[in-house]
Amino acid sequence: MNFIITATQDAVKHLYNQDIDETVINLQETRKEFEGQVTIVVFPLVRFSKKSPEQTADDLGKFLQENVKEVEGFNVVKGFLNLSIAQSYWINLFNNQLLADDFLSVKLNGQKVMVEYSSPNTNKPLHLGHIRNNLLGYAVSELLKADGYDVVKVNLVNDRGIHICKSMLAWQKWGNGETPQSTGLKGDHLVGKYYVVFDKEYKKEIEALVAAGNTEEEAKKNAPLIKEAQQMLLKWEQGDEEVVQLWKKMNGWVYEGFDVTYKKLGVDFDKYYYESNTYLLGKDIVEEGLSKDVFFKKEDGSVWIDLTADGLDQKLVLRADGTSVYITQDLGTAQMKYDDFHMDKSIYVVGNEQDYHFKVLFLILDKLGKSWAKGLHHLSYGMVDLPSGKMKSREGTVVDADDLIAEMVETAKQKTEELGKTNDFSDTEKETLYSTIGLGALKYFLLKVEPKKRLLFNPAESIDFQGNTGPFIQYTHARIKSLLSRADYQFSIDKTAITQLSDTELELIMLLAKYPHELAEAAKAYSPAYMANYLYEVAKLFNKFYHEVPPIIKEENAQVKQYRLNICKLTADVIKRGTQILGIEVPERM
RNA sequence: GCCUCCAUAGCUCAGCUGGAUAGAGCACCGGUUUUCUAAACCGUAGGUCAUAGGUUCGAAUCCUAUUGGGGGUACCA
Repeated sequence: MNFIITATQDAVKHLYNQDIDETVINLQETRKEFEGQVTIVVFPLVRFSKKSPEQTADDLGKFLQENVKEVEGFNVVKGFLNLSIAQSYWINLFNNQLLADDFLSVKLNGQKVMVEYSSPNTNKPLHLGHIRNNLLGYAVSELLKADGYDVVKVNLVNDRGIHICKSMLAWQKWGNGETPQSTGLKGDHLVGKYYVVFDKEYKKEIEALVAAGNTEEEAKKNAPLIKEAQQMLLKWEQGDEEVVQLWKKMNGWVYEGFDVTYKKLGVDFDKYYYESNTYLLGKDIVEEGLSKDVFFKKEDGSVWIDLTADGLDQKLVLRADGTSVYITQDLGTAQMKYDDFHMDKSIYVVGNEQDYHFKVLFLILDKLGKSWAKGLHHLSYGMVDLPSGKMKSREGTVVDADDLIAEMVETAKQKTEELGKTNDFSDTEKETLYSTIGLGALKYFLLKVEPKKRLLFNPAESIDFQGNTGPFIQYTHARIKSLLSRADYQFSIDKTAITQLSDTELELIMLLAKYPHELAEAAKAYSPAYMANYLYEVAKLFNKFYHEVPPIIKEENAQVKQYRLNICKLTADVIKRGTQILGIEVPERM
């Protein structure tokens, strides 16, 4: 719609002899209750016209109608100038741009971006919160790819630390040599089981100590189990062979388990980083900070940065005993990632509970003069809550990722069978379809919500398959594909096929035309939700069109038929491309 | 205490850089299938955009305060 902006500038120049910046021209879609497709909000222009809004709108409308061939008519409602754009304009747009080969193709922008997501702990299986993280990270990566970036997806695995030792210790004590093979349990679930065992036994010890007259705090600190776990961590750090072997074995189980879940979710990574390799990093950055006087050392030897001038606090960056804290590693890891890839931007997909941490991390790197620090971004997302509140592993209120996926697939199966649509499918086809639909429902449910908003999941009521849902969008795609196949559709454009569009056709073409803009906005905002909501609008409007128009296959005018099939085809392409970005598959039939 | 995020229909959510009478889905009520897939379509009903001020021609949107909720807060990650 750039030609409207330019023409409006011309109009203001001609009518009022003023040069205006294009930013003061406020274009929007005309609301449905009025005539026209494009609306100019004239309020910002009255200071140039020195006339009433209505008069200004009228002046502009007349000028545009006379001087811009696409403007066929106009009407003025208060300060809004509604323009009627010629049908031929929209028809040409459809034929020449929307149906062109490159409409949905990627235009590379030459920039590289890293997206870090997933980043699990290896002491327990993934839960619903991790699913949100994974889907978000994957979708944002694909979104950025589609927007022209060279994307590197990385997974920084938290594979060491006291929590890992807890599982290891419990397995050693009470595991009786259980393995995934011997128990039939998925590796991550087996390890998670012993994490829970540890917690149970640890609590017993605490209770006993409290009963013996200790304070709770003392009990927590002095319970033999926790001491033993700490001892184990120390041994691990010293490279004790037995501990390291156990650690490797159990982590191996976990990775096998994670791989299965990742595969089901359809997420992937270009590179894995492991904290066991990175946890010692960052000390040289601390040195660098000291030499640059960005950090300072206290008497006890601990190293700090004073961020009070930036409205934050003093922050510890190295313990008095010289060991790292969380942020020390992250400083080092950030440097390592940059050295590895020299990316222009780096996105951390991490929950909003760590907002403060990343604010500090980025600020420190900036103060250290890292040129790449301004390219860092924390994609902060809200927690997934249950009606009872936060998910807590210890209270057993965690929604397990594998269980949930299995439930979704099962529900998809039930619903599909109720509808009796897959009677002629082979068993393999059925299995694939149920998985596609179940995961589609789950993924859309999680991705349609703005990342930063917290998300409520009620296990008691299953995720919908009707209305604003993944299956609805999938259904729309399948419906179109079925139609095209029945019609023996072949792509071709006849530019003279039609001269008039129905209201809904026009609306649909306008909506489809917005795809590149929606994509760019979604990428800019790192928000798959933009794309999800857009695709829903497309599907919804298509179904309206489908109902309004008489059966296309039976259309006798071959030109009109071809043109309508082209609309269908484009809609299917947009849905397919958009859902692909979200990591949602769309079936050919359902 | 301090910092930060959030609050829109009974429920779950949209609402793009401030623009016209705030939109969807679910649930509820009613209608549509001898015509290309009814996981669809059409319609009814449902709102003090947490509250109070302010800025503006114009505020759900920006600013301030208050209330309610989430998260963080100096040697956990």
